[in-house]
Amino acid sequence: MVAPSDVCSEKLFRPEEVERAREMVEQTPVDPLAELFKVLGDRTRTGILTAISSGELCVCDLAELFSVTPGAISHQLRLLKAHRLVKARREGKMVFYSLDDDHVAGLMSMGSDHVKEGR
Amino acid sequence: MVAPSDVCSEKLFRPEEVERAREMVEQTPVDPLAELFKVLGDRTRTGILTAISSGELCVCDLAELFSVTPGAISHQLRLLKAHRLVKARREGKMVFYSLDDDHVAGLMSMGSDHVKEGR
DNA sequence: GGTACATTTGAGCACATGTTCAAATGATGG
DNA sequence: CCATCATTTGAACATGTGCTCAAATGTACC
Repeated sequence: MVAPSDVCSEKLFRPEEVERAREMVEQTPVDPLAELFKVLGDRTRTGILTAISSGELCVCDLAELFSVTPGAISHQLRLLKAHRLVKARREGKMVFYSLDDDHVAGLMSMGSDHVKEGR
Repeated sequence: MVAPSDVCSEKLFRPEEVERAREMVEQTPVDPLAELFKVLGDRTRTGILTAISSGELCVCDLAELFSVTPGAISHQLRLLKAHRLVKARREGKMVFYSLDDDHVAGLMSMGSDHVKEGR
């Protein structure tokens, strides 16, 4: 809990720019956006999205692929699904997951461009 | 440490699809990608990027804007800078930060579309 | 040099997060 | 109904993470 209304000395504080920025922040879904990126910000989840980008896979395929337990995969898939990044299709005992949204591939692709650009 | 080479029963294991997925994963910078998204996945950092998207701001402006200490902002800016998301410009005692890369705005925008699409 | 102020850095701490294991649920086929 | 297998769910735990505070660094101006 802080109320830093005097972080800078008053002379150097520029209210106009800060106010403009504040409006920018207010009309942007900052929290949901951070939530979304947080979901994407895990190697297992990024790996899952990459893996199923070329076709659906079931939970145990993914567990095998990333050397973790089915439980771990299931936990992550639940998160991904809650954020509408993947969708499930049941076939008998198995459940197949695939990408849910075109934005996902776009985000991954744009992110890849950024990290590759840094050499 | 797990070696789950037998997560599924052998009959239901489909080597071709998994192998295809594995190649997909291998030729994708999964870890750096996850790192990038992890950096974006925090409300303060997403807020900073949004705030400076309309023009540079100094550390104490940002601290004021988000009601945290300059120290906290500085820590986050260091992270953002390490991932080439922001760049710094010194002017006297103050340091102004602005977006470093066009990809950043693109990612934010695409992410916004996704979260807004969910109603 | 010395003071003032903005920023950075480091230590410490409260809290979130990803994993595993084990138990529960769902579905198929005797 | 019972057995089997895939998945899901819950509890527990080790590890990360983001914040604050305090000290250090950098810059300007006297």
